[in-house]
Amino acid sequence: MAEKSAGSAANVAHVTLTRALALGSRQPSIKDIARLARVSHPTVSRALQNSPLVSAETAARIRKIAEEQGYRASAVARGLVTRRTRTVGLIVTSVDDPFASEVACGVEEVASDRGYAVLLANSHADPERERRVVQELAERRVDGLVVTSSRVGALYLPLLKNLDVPIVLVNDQYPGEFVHSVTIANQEGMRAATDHLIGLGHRRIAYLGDSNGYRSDTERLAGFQEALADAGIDFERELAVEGDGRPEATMEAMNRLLRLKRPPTAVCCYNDMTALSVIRAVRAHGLRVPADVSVTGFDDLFFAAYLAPALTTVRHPMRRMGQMAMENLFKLMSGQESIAQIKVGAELIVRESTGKVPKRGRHHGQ
Amino acid sequence: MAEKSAGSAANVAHVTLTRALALGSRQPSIKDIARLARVSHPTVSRALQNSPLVSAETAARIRKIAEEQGYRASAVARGLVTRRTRTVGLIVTSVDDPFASEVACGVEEVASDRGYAVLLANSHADPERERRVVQELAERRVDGLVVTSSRVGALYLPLLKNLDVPIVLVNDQYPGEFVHSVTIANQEGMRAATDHLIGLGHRRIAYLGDSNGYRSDTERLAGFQEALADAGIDFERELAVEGDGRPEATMEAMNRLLRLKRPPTAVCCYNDMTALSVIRAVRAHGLRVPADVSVTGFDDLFFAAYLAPALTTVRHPMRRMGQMAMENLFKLMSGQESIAQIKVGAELIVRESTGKVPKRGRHHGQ
DNA sequence: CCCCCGATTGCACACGTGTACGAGTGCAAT
DNA sequence: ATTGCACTCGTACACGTGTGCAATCGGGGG
Repeated sequence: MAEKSAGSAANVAHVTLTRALALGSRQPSIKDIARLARVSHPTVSRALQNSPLVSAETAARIRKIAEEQGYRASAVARGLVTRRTRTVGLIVTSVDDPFASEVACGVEEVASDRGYAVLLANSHADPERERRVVQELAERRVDGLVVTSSRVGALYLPLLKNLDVPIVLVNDQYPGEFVHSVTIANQEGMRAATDHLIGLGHRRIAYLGDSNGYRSDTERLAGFQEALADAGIDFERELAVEGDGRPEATMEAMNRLLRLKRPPTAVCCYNDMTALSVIRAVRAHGLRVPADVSVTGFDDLFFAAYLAPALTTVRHPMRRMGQMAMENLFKLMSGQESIAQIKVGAELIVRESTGKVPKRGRHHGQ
Repeated sequence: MAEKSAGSAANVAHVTLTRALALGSRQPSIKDIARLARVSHPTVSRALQNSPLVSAETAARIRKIAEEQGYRASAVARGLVTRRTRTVGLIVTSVDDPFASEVACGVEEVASDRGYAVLLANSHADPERERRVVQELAERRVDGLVVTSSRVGALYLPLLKNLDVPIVLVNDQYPGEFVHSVTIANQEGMRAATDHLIGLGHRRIAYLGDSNGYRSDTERLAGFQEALADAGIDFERELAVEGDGRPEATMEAMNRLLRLKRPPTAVCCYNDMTALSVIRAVRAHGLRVPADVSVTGFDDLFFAAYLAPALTTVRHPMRRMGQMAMENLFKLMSGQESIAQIKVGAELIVRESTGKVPKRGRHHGQ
């Protein structure tokens, strides 16, 4: 007797995964457990939910049998009757994008903490595909939706009314406001970066945007212009160019800037990925960062601190924003009204990619 | 009549998302559609599945009404009866890990192409948590499972028999073989990197491993040792150290190497993230890469090419491996037997972080 | 002794869909 | 005229779970 229990205790690690089923070959259903415990299946259901309506001994017995059989209630059957799947959809542009994956991590974190699962889908920044993906998630009856960098944005409004699936947007790119969103202070952040450059003596500062970032690009450019205006520097149209997200396009845009008669001494990039390509283009021209050209990023992706020179950038608390989005979504799903739009602050992180303006006439400038 | 259709055509973009429901406020069920079409609900079911058992006209009428009502069949109800959810579980260490997110991207890609959804879960490289997460996914009745960098590995075997959920492991870290896995040629890859350094004249080469990468770390170390042996270089125990995944631990390990009486002139890192910290530590000592110390990585994460100096590393086709894992999983799910273990080749990418061995006595060496 | 009440438990249903089977047509073959 | 078949469609289930309600039991108060 004593040896027997000792023996099974030794197997405990295995047991968690094995638990041979004495019935058929398929997974046991609640009725199988009920039969083994000689009770009705509702009693099993209640016992497993710690309902007070079932006696302690019966509950213990049922739980023991369920454990032995490795029984796990089917979430799909439960979802059918409760009309809640305890699942949320998460739409990102692409999981391998460092920005998106950080947000995803925050979302998964708090969802998982509350027993929710996350259905992942990529939109690839394609409005058409984003719409399709939303439909597929709706078909799977997710309880809520988090969408990062949405290109559809306000178009969700009607869907919201009919499907009544709460939606929270992170870093919404659609012009105009959506009901629930978590965004960063784009304008203020870029303004801080620009101010920093101006403080270092730069006067010819370029802005290298991204046509993919509809709204945030617009806002960041606005912050850039605001800083120039307040410093009494004229905004020169030729110094504001943009890429389309692809490294080649960004490098080409930067090349155009460097070939200008009077090239900029500093460039504010739409984000860190842009800055990566910009630095590359600068070096391809035989110039140094920051000695010849200062560069700022935006987002503070994990590798920004590891670059040489380490990137001066604006911190975008992506993971935290993912958490906030999910927390907000939970409030919406539980019916309570919550803050509609959350705007988080952007913090300038000064590192090594920015420096004082070079003595004039360094390169092909006059 | 003509104007009417023209009007609705103009709204087509909106229509996709709106489709007001003329019934209650909840989503329409198949019965609602059946009532509107004056048929039985099985007929609706068949019509929407393009079954030949329903006449073309009836099917068209039903589809039109379903479309108008914005009807989407509930995947959960369907899953209950068909016993297939068209959903796979994906367990990664952490989505914000560049390695994992690349794999995830590959998995999502092919799953999505075939109409499958992906349930995402983080294991945080914790065996206990990994087990819990597997149970939760099983509860949700996923049709299959992809696990990256598993710490449980072969322990899935019993689960496999009972739950009959096909499992494919990517970059399995558990010692010993698992049934279905996709792994990289760790030993050959690291051997190529080491050979490259030896070819550059290096003799004192260190290996900086990672205690988290149980199996791959062992295999890569083996490749390292093999290269040394074949070149007639003694393997010195003091030159093989390891971190635990945290940047601080890696930097500390590298510091120990640099404080050695005869420090290494080159170091093979377990992976790119390790190399990042190593380079940082080297610079903190006032030394340069590769002039004073050559560094190699492993994985070829996207930023490797952007570092200064660009990182010499071993290409790990992570996205492709994710695709392969998912393709293999599809075969398993459809019942066909497939290749058990897939081993992909590793390709050395020579960039700028490795160079010829420095003239002796450069720094505190003798 | 009867009635009522609290504590347990079972019964019957519902959730929304897919599918085997039978029923009802219309038409051609016998 | 009857039979058989191809074609459509509806009926009756089943999937596995949760929950309102009735039923049963035991006990205490009147």
